[in-house]
Parts: sequence; structure tokens; C-alpha cells
Amino acid sequence: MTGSVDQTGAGRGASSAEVRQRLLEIAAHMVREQGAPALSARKLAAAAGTSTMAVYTHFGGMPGLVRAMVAEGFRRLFERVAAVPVTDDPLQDLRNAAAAYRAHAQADPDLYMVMFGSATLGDHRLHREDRIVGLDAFEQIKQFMQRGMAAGALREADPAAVAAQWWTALHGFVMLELTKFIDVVDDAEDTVLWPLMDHLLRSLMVTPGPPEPGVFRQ
Amino acid sequence: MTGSVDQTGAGRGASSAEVRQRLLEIAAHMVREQGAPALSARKLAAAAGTSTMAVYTHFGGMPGLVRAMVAEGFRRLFERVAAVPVTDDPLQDLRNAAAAYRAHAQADPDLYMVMFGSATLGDHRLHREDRIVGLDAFEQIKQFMQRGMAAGALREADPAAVAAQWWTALHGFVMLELTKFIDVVDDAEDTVLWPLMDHLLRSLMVTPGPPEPGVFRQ
DNA sequence: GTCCCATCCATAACGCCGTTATGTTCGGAC
DNA sequence: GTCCGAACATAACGGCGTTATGGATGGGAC
Repeated sequence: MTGSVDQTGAGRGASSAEVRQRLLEIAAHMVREQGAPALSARKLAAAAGTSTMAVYTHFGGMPGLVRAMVAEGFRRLFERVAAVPVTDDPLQDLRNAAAAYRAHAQADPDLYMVMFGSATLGDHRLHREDRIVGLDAFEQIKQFMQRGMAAGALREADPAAVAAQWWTALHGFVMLELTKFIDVVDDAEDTVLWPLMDHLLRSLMVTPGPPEPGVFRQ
Repeated sequence: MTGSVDQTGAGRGASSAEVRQRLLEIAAHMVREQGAPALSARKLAAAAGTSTMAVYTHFGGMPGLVRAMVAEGFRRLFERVAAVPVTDDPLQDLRNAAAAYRAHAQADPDLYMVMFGSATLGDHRLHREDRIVGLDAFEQIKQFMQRGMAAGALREADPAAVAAQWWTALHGFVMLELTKFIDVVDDAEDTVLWPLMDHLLRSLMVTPGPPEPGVFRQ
């Protein structure tokens, strides 16, 4: 039953891929505007002017639609971080990448929570293959670290390990910020995020800078 | 039997507080064993041998039950971290506290995700008052930092800010670990968690230790 | 041009969910 | 004994994801 047709062949009036894309966009909009619990197959179908069956023909069900949203979310995160310009100051590039990463999460907070397995969005959890789509974004960070080492700014180390440490700190702040737990302190961006990233980077540098860091911005 | 019946003065056979506690325990057990989505008022009532109305008389609904579970989860996290012995080595105390915090999250991962606003568990999100119940646990970390400064091991700084940085890094790792995203690297405990905490601590110390850290355990 | 049939989707139903309205059953106060 | 009110059973309502069924459509084979 392997319908050869596949990518182009099927469909009528509005092509199959168009309906699929339309459903994804509307679903993302609903999550962004009204939060993850507001997304349902029925409301989505109503907003798209179709029936719930469209979700099943294109995504196999709500979990499939969520997986497609997650993949798209990671693709955009990757784009966003990849758009950070590469300068001759690898450390500043890392700071800019952190700012871009955080800005992306803030622009679509509920999608970020869905991407990282929280906010289960109904029932089904993410599978292994849903997680590896985030690898591109992680590779991006590894390359920043490798550039820092090649430029002699960072000590030689396993780029994956160092990138994971950087990502862990950043993800921790983003999550605490999105869930509002970071409000236990005032002015968290200047007292927590940038000092934390600065402390980490300084420990990774070959020649740690001045012990009292000027809080760097952006 | 009822005996004292204490403050409420209500109830019959099994006292009101007993039923309430029983529902909480069974709900926590269901979340721990079968994940957050497996918890429902109907299944909980069936497991407790009562009707769904018990959830409403005692908690006002499922969101109220979730809030009670979150409060209990923070209370136990506080207990667990507070049980870390205070020695004359504040830095080692902080490492032990991190290990205890992580162990607590690993022992009940789904509850940890619910506590931190992820895994919305049905619908309702956490309110402000649900979040401040975590303040006790945060105060605990602040005290560790203050001890480190008083002992001359850590540089003088705002204990709240420093504690938040430490918490951010730790929470980030715990979340990435629970969602399995940290599997992008091998041996994450030794290549990410402890090096990250070590790098942060070393930047906070008055006299940074040897540049190449022996990876500390436990 | 004609036929064929895979594809897409509308409709309706099933079982689950949280929640609510209503009635019943008690323990304790008087 | 009488009464009150808290605690719970029962049943219903609307919404959810999902599935079964059938009708419409349009491209490919001939």
C-alpha cells in the first residue's frame, strides 16, 4: 500500500502541502496567542475551515502535529542563532548568540516549552527523533566554541562538552524566566543571566579577564 | 475514629484530613509511576475508592489538587536540601547540595516538571502563590552562599544573585536531563554538570583554584 | 474521452476528560 | 428528637482525541 504518489501527486484545489502548512501556521498561532492548552484538533479545524480529519490525513493525529511544530520551532531557533554574525571576537559572538537564543524563546514562550518536552500539550511526550531535530542548533553552539578555541581565546577542550555547559546555563535561565520563577530576584537579566554566562566563559578562557566583570550587555 | 475531629468539626468515619491526605498520596503515586497525563479525577477517585466529588470538596477541583501536590513537592525538596550537613568546607557543601537537589528531581521527575510549571498537567498553569512556596528552598541556597562568603571562600556579593546563578545552572541541567536532551553529549554528569558547577564556583571564589579542575564527584 | 481509484475530507459516533447539579447520608449541636 | 451542614454518590453536560464510514475530486492509464 505504498502509494507512489507522495510529495506532489496528491490533492486537488488547494494542494496537500498547502493545507498542511496552513494547519501548522494556525496551530502555531493558537499556541503563541492563547497558550498550549488552547490548542485542540476541533478548534484548529474550525479555524482552518476544515474538519478534524485534516489533522489525521496530514499528521496522523495531534501528537504528529505537535512533532511537526517542534521540528519547525527548532529549525527557526537554528536559523536565529545562525544569523548571529561571526566577528573576530569569539567571546562576544557567544554573548550575541545567547541573546539571540533568549530572544527567540521570549518571542514564542509556549512553543519553547513544548519543544523542550515540558508543557506536554495534551498527552504524548516527545520521542527520540523529535529531540534529535534540535541537534542542528546544538552543532551551531559547538562551532562557536571551536572558533573560540582556534582563536586562542578559549582553552582547548571537548567542544561538545563546553557547548553543553553553555547551553545548560542558558536553558536554565530561559526556563526559569518563562515560568516566572526567576522573579525571586530583582533585575534577573543583569544579576543572573549575564553574570552567570560571564562566570562560565571566564572559567573557559585561557587568560581569565578582570575578576570583577563589567556586566556585559547584548 | 473521629476522636478529636479537630478544627474542621466536619466529616464522619474517616476524618476529612485523612481523605485529603490519602488523595494527595495516591495522586502523587500515579504521577510518579505513570506520568502526569495519567492523572485524572476519575482514575484518582476510583483508586481512592470514592467519587470524583471528593476532589472538589477537598481541593475545589483538579487545579487545586495540583497546587497541593506542588506545595508538597517543594516542601520535600526543601527538606532534602536542608538535610545536607553543614561542614567547614562551604564549597563542598554546595556541591553536596547540588547532588541532593538533582537526586530529588530524579527520584520524582514528573513531579519536578509539574513543580516548575512545565508539564501543565491538564490545563491550569501555576499562579503566583504556587511559585512562592518554592522560596524556602531558594532561601536554603542563599544561606549556603552566605556561609561561603562569611568563611572567606566566596567573594562578597549579593547572596540572592549568586544563589540564583547557581540554581539556574543546576535547574538547567536537571531539566535537560529529565527531558533527555542532555543525551546529545556522552557522560553528561561528568562532562557537563560537575564541570559547569565547578566553573561557576571557581569564578565566585576569592582565589580561583587550579585552572584544570579535578572533576569533583558527589 | 473514459474509467479507475487513491486521496482528501465531512459526518457521526465512542470513550475519555473536568465540571456541575441534585439528592442522600451521616455526625454533632441543641 | 430535631435540625444543620459537611461529605459523598449519582448522573448529566460539554469538550476532548480518535475512529469508522461514505461521498467528492481529480490525476493517470488506456
